[in-house]
Amino acid sequence: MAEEKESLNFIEQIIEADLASNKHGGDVITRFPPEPNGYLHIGHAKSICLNFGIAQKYGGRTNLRFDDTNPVTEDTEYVDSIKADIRWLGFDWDDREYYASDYFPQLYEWAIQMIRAGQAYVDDSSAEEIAAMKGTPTEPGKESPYRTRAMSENLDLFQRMKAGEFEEGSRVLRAKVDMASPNMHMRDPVMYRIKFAHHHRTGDTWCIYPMYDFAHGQSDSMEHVTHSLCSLEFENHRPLYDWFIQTLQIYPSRQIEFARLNVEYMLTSKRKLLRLVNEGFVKGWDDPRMSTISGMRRRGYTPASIREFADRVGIAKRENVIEFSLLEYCVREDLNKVAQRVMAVLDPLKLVITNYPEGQTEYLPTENNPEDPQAGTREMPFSKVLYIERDDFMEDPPKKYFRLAPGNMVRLKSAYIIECTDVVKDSNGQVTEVHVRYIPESKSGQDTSGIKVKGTIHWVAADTALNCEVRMYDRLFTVPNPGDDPERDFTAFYNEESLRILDGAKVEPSVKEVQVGEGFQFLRKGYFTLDPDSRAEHLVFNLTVNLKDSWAKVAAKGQPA
RNA sequence: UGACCCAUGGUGUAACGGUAGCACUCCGGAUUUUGGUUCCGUCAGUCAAGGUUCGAAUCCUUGUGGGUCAACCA
Repeated sequence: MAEEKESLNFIEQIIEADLASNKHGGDVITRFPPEPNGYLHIGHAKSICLNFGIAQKYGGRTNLRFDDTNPVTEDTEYVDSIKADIRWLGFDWDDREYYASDYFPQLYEWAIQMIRAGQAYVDDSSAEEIAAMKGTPTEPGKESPYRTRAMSENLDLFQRMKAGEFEEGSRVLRAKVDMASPNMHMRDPVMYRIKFAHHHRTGDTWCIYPMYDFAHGQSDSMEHVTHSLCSLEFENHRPLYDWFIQTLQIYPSRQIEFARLNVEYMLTSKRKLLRLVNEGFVKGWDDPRMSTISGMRRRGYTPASIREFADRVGIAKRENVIEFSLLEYCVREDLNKVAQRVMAVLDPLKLVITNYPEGQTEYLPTENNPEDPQAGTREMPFSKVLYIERDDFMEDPPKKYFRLAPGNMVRLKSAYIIECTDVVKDSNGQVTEVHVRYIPESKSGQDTSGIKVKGTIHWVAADTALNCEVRMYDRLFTVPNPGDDPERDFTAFYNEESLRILDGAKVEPSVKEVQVGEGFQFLRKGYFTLDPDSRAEHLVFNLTVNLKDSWAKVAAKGQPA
């Protein structure tokens, strides 16, 4: 076998170099650090796959750590959904479920240590004053009048902040770094602020809470995270991340930034997703059109397909927008291998086989999955009156139309070849019924008719078909990057046709047994999954992704746009 | 007019001083009882200008373009 050189992304290269130099004694420890203030989305999925995937690849570990330093926005509801989503994606953190809030006592100790060392001070300025003294990216900041406060006073004040003696917003603890630094984050960043808020885990124990910059790197360090992978927007924080580690003389975790995921027609901003929910554009966080993990799960995406997607988009530092077609490719690829085939008619047209005996039913075997012989076969009831797809019949077809038409023979999948003999219309000229004759010798698997047809269509028997509702989903927006327009709000690009409900669909009786979450293919149509809204007497299916449709392209080409 | 980061086909990503490759998309063709799948093929790329070198996508300089940073958010 030819040795193929595996190509590594830049993070893997760093890790392999570290492994080679034995920098961390062979350890590879990563972490996934969500803030429990919202639901996970496709962008998080990339990060999860990266962090857990890297650790798996190099025999390391990944910690799940909730970055819960802001009690105002965080809640256990999110903790639970985040854990469920990560597990569903197929990753496990064993017993390493950590919370930044568990580190509050240590963080407090370190703050005290820094005050004693003259590296932190209590600032009585207001938020506005601090902002004003901070300067701008092009102008240096000014030092706070409280910057030179005596160490003992700082210590006393900070302890009293913790004791709840001061009002919210009246004081903060700041690191003494460099107000003239060209990096805004180094201009004496706030370490602690006062918040009289109930924390989802620590309750009312604390009324001072550390800021991200004084919690994240320290948490990494406490956990001996070797490679702390985050998105590009934290690049400017890295000098501060390193500064705290050096100042505190603690384990040197290393922050490495990569470009976050952007996908056409999908939003990955918590704020915008929240608006979609609150303003009623979608039905909830798990609406199948949402980019949330829970939405994608409900839509019928499989964990394997999302992992594959995360793998294929790659890891690099340049800004990127992934084409939606790659995501579709990944789901189809996975579902094609595993999804059971089912016949369903989404837009039914009645078909009567005039020469088939009235009242007769035969059971015709059909394969469950041609890609997987192990999947076996099932029996489809067949009788005189069937439903076929309305667009599988045309009275006056264009060239190269291989489906049913007067004078055109087609095969009914796994059944017989039929020939159109008559068309019944209503007063509007709308076709309501197609009459055909079937060729008895053309029975699937024992065809002796010698007839060759170009088209095969799917069908269901009218008397045994189940009625169902089918929700056809399309992209949520009319443009690929709805958030990028400087003039118009992203909701202006909401796709009114992102959900189309088909209420008269007919599906073969075998689906009676399917479970929510199971994915299967409606033959020639697409991949679908049962929605939790389903009831025994009213099945509801979600379109996951349609099948590729090369005929649609040909047909569109023949038609003036 | 600051700092930091980025720049390879339409999209995404490799090549680490020595033949610019892979995937998706697009477009052709073969097979097909799913106009699906599978298979084969075509088109298409190093931001620009200088420099170093026998040799530059790769190193250096400058420019251009893009991103991030002025929450007591993460």
